[in-house]
Amino acid sequence: MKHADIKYTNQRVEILDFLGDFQGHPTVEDVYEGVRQKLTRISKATVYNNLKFLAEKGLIKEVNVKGVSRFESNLMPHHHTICIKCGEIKDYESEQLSDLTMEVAENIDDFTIRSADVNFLGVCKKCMEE
Amino acid sequence: MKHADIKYTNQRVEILDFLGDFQGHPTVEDVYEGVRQKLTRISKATVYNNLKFLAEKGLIKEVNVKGVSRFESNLMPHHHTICIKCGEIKDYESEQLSDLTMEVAENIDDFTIRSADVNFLGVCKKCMEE
DNA sequence: TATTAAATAATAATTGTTATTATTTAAACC
DNA sequence: GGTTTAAATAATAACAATTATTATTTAATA
Ligand SMILES: [Mn+2]
Ligand SMILES: [Mn+2]
Ligand SMILES: [Zn+2]
Ligand SMILES: [Zn+2]
Repeated sequence: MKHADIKYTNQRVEILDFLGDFQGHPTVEDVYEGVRQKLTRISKATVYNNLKFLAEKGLIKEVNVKGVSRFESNLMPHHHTICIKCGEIKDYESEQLSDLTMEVAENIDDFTIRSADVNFLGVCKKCMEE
Repeated sequence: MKHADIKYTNQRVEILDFLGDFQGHPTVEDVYEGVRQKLTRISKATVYNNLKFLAEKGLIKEVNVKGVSRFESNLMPHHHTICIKCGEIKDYESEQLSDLTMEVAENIDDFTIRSADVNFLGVCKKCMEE
């Protein structure tokens, strides 16, 4: 799914590669630190700019956890569980819910849908045991 | 639905009153400015503390839009449409979706559910016309 | 090759939020 | 009722994430 209208700079390629390898939902800082291993001179502003850019182009997804942005390259429809104690975020899949969400989304009046996010907020197992 | 185990200080009452009157989803700043009309000497820290406190107690709901906290006293199950251009947030109701979301939420393993948020991101009518 | 626009790096500025501390208020106890 | 104690508040400092600015570099275009 390579878009023709996008300029694949070194920085963007490294960011996409990093997100492809990463298991989870890294913050901007995570991406910056990771990409820096290969592009030692990359600026954090470039990471911010390109994460936003790539998200706008639909190549990656942004998910906000407790006020901070996280990213992923997994574009398959899925949901998230987010621990309100430790901030842990995990994927959760329910095809039925994805389907209904999309269906509802497409029928909202006076609104051009871009995406529909379902977040389950609660306390993870580990935090519960404490 | 007045909780007995909560101390209803002037500040808390004013915050709750403000949220009850307000049509929409005010930010902390909005609440601060609003409540200040009556309690001119209230501190912004108190607004922060009490909004968090009241949300934890379940008397109000917090909803995060583009990384900033917003609040509402509408506790009925509902969803939100959020404009990615201007940030406008509006309520949207689908009983079917609320029901399925709750059902799915209750069956997530190793996770103590607190709430399930559905956010529709897109472009509102006004922003679309520009 | 010269011109132009886009992208990047470095860093300053801003914003939303949290932490700290002194003061005030109100409940609990005698 | 007056005293003790804890909770809540006000004021403000500190912090972290993000955005804005500007000079420089890179790449596309003519
Ligand atoms: Mn995910
Ligand atoms: Mn609402
Ligand atoms: Zn946790
Ligand atoms: Zn809009």
